[in-house]
Amino acid sequence: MTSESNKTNAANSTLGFAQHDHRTCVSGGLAAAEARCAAEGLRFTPGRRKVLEILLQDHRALGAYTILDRLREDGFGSQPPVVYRALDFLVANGLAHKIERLNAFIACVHPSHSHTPAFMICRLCDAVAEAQSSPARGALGDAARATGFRIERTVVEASGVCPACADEADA
Amino acid sequence: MTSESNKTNAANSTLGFAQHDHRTCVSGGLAAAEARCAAEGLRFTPGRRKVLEILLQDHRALGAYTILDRLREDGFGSQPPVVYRALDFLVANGLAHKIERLNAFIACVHPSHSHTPAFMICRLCDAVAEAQSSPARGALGDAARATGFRIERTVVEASGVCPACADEADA
DNA sequence: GGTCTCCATGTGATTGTATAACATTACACA
DNA sequence: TGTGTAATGTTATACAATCACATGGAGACC
Repeated sequence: MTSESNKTNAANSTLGFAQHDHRTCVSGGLAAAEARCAAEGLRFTPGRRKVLEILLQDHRALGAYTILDRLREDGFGSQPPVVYRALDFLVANGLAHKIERLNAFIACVHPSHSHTPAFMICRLCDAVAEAQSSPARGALGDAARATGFRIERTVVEASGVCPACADEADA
Repeated sequence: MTSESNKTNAANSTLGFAQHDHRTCVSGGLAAAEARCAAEGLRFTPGRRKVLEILLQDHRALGAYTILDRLREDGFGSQPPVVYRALDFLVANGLAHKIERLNAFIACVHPSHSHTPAFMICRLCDAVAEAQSSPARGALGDAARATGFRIERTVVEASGVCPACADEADA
């Protein structure tokens, strides 16, 4: 349970638009989160764990109230603060991300190291893929330095059409 | 009214964190919008004009219901669809932008030419400055090409601390 | 001029997203 | 075992966005 085999997956680069072994995905994500929290003295409580599990099940951004419905089914609290507090925790600790454009949340693909994520969002099927970005290096960074703005966090989200939907449209 | 003098302004680069002649800002913005709509056969109706005027008055992102309150004061309709319809028009035609991170709206700084805006948002005073970006040129663009994702629109928003608030914090 | 159509607006209701505020409980640690 | 802090339960409400349907007005076309 401490290490999963990586030999079969063909989708480790920008996962999200590609097929992959999903059982591994969920269990591995939970294990990684658990290890991370243990290492940093964070409390990975049942509610937080359950929300992360729900997010890992889809590789898709879920609205807070969708998550809340599933929590309710599993006997967790059913009031909005329950899910928002868990999501705040996951986002603050890099285990999940908020997709601002969708007002929705998604599990982080590589929670092991800190990073500045960028997202590609399909407007047709709502699939979301995570990529890397370093926006502070480009024109935005120049503008920030020029004006004296101190960047703490950046949101980079591209919307468009994913390969699968583009194929369908052609057909 | 057809052309304004530009000789006095010292803040034309990344306006928003800098002082500038504000009367010119509002009237100029409205005039530019009017010209633009006339050129493209769009109807710059009183409601749409008023919403843009409200946005131009602050250089700050305003929530839809804040705008709605001001519309109400001026005798316009007071139901949500009124403001959302006007905002949809302004955003669709590049006269305003939505700040996804704040669920709020701001007038475009240079509506004359089409562009991919990036924003710097101060988390202390909520001031917003518009800058340029070309995210498709960097790591995000590479990822999109690699996966076959077709980018149609990008959101780039940096949050942090503006120069004025940084100075205050030091004092 | 009539009338048809498209686009914009008026209005009420509803749904979705997020937080405030406060009471209570569980846990870590001295 | 006591004490402070973090997490949870719960009610209510604020804020954001859309639906659905009725009304009105400007231009196109005959």
